[in-house]
Amino acid sequence: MRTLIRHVLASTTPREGLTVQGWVRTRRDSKGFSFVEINDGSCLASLQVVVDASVPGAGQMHDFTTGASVSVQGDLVASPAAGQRWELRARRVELVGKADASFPLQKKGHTLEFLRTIAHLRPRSNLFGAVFRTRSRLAHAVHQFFQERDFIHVHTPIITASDCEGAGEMFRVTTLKGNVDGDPAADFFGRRTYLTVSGQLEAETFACALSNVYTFGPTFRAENSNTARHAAEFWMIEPEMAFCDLAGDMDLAEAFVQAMARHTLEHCAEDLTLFERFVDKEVRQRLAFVVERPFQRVPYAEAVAILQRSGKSFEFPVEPGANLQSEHERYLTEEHFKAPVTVFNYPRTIKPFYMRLNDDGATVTAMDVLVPGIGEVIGGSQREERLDQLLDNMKFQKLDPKDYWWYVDLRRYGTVPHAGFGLGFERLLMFLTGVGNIRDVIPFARTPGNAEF
RNA sequence: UCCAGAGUAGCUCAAUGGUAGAGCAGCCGGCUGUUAACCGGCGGGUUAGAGGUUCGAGCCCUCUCUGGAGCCA
Repeated sequence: MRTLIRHVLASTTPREGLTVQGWVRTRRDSKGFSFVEINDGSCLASLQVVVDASVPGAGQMHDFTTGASVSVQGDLVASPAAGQRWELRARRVELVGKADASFPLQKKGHTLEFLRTIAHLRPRSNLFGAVFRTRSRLAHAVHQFFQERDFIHVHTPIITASDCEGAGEMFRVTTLKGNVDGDPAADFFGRRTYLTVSGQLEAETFACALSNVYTFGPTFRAENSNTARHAAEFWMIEPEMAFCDLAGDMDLAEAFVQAMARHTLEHCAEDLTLFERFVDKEVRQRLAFVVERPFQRVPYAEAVAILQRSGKSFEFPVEPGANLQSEHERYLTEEHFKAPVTVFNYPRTIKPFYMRLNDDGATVTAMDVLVPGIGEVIGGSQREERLDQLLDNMKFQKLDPKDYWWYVDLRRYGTVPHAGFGLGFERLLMFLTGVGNIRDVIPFARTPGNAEF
């Protein structure tokens, strides 16, 4: 019966007759015996196995090269040398699968760019093992956060006919051959369809029935953006709350960011040591910053005034009425407030139709949560629940209410104030791990010109 | 679409315009406790591709290709 290395290393007493299976990270030979480091991905640390030349299977030691898969039976004993608490004294070793000299991963450091070209093997590296263990734990933490608060998980559709806010360029989904711009009525769904860019509108319909809901699923953007923060396929988290206003929305968003930072500190501690050493020396400090410092809230107009008074020369000028650039966002959180910041009440002109118009007629109940190092991690709003005003907003944005008839219906039948937000899971992971490129926090990145694997 | 830097051994990188090198990996040998082990030896190259300048180009020039960064949601 196999024991995972994370459980082996957590032992408090010596143990006899353990079976460990994994991949060789490195081997050090001495006369008469070898040290073999085995990693099975269950934790960052590898297990040191001591193999005497006389044990069954040791004749194959020559092929216990980096990358080979092996199975080892032996006894766990306290290690007599410094460097590790436990080691496995092998009684029998078995080579399961060889890895010849062409195995590309080595004991020395590799560039992230090179590792992307071997995305099928990079999970066997320390960094990517840590990244994807953390990704898994954080995905669980997202569900835990909402489930504990009585939110209901909704699986919103991946194929959709609505383009939500015109959030971005969309991928077409079609079975039309030859002429994809032909008669939409002849297509599979009898109309033009796309991969979703957001589940928000559908989530709103469920919030207007189940009260508090959230989505957590893949979304797609067909934009030709080649940056460290954009991918064509990414995972988005979108809670939506009925009988909730902007203040309640900000409460939830801030609690969420803090909970994710705290979860990382508490449950990904070993992997975090790696991120701290090799990726971003300040990552732990940044997480503590978010956990410990109270969030500051500031209206958009005041944020602009602060930026204008700052005396700082930004690459992009601060223009009232325009979106904040990420350098502006970072100034607010890193230098001015020295705390996580929530900016709210943005100009109507730069925000989508579904956001609730404020009494001033010029701003909407939008909010962005800003954190150090990244800038915006969350964007959300209270939604426009008044039928007349929603129709007016759509007119303002030149949208046809007929295309959104079911969304408009929500305001016709038992409308309620409601609010929600969205955040990209990968952007959150970048913030929590310090990893600087979105391609390195998703198993197989989809970016323009790249869909290998 | 625009700007900057880069491409040399399987990997990470060197090399004033003058004989292409090191470490790791691989192969062979040594070492009784190693820690990305160490010591000795061996093999490994169309310097991304094409063209040009030069007595001579990895290095200078032109084009092409690839990747990264920024802008853009």
